[in-house]
Amino acid sequence: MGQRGRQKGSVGVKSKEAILTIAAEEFAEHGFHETKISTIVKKAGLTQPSFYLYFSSKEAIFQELIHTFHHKLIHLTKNSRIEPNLDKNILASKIARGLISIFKFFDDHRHLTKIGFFIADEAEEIKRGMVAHITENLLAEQQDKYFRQDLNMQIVAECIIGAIERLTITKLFTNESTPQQLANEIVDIYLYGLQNTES
Amino acid sequence: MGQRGRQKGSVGVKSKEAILTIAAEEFAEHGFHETKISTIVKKAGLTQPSFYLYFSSKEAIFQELIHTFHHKLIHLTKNSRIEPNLDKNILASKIARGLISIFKFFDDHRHLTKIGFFIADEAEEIKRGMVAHITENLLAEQQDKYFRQDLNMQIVAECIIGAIERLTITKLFTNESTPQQLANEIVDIYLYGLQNTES
DNA sequence: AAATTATATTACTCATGAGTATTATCTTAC
DNA sequence: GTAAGATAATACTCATGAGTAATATAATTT
Repeated sequence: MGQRGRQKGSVGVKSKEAILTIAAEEFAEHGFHETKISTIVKKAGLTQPSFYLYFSSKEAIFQELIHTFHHKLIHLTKNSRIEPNLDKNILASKIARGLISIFKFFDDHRHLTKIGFFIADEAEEIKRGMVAHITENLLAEQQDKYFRQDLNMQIVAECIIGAIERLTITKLFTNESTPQQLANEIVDIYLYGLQNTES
Repeated sequence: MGQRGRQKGSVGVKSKEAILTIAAEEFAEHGFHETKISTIVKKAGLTQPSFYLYFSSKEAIFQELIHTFHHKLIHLTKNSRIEPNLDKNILASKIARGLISIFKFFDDHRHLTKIGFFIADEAEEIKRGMVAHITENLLAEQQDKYFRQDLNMQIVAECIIGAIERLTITKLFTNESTPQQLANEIVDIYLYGLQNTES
């Protein structure tokens, strides 16, 4: 701690990772402008110039965090490919699985999620990507007659993303609900609607 | 323009209003930190110290804008009281009317909405208030058996707010949809769900 | 018409926080 | 054991932008 010079092993990598982790925390909690490099390095047990050994600027590390989030997210949606589907019950659980994986991902990367999904200027673009992806899936199911023909699936996708957003902040990050619970509630609401069908 | 001294009539009020209008624009477009007092006063045809004749600080004018938004919003929801309801068709159109008034309000106050609903730290609290209000209404309808008994209405309310949020940004503020269209789509989706009932 | 008040300006201060120049020290390779 | 490279510190610079002190001038009041 506070020692000058080269340490045993790959200390550089560790310092860089420490900075990244702490920066994610700080940006997530305080936003870009109210996060100070000086605070980050202090928490990492370093001094200001060391920061610039690993990142060229405050903007750069912020971008790196956003990129990490976006990259992981794209990887997630890439892997959730659409199996040709069977009957309605399976469709529901298939959709639930997709939602669970999203909520789990957000839960496992709370800081990155806050940054990339709520703080970054790029958040809108990232969400646009997710909306496009969800829209595609919904359109496929719609063409297979699983969904009503008269719905604008892009709007539905926006609503779902909105719901995910809101529930992530108010239920997931407050530990009030699990990914499973949230996914099931969303499926239930969107698939069957609010209307009471008995009576 | 650029004239010193007192002008004819109540110039002070006009200057203050000009500053408020321009500040709303700037904050909405660039956020708090990237908005500069110097830019605001320049656009208002004034110089920096004049700003401090009307507002005690940058924080203060920002808060004033948030408060204006919040106040107007509360006024809006106060006035949308729940008439004892009739049958299902009327229920749908009643909900639609409520949503229309929200979207119209957002549309009429785009800058304030961006600030109070998306930029301010207080945005979460403001949304919490709306969620509470919507939850109340939904619970009443649920007790009257218009809605399914097995739904958690707070979660439904969060989903609806999420949908409103998202559609406001992507459809309303881009002029792709009208308040009426958005309200109807939301009612349609949430009331009846995605599921294809014929087949 | 003199005093007062409102409104505005010019010309600053001052804190903050990002980023840098220079130097020191530890490890590893030869 | 010495040179080289990596990792760190001390001690700065420098731009920016919020906020202020002092002053000027037009309209209003007395």
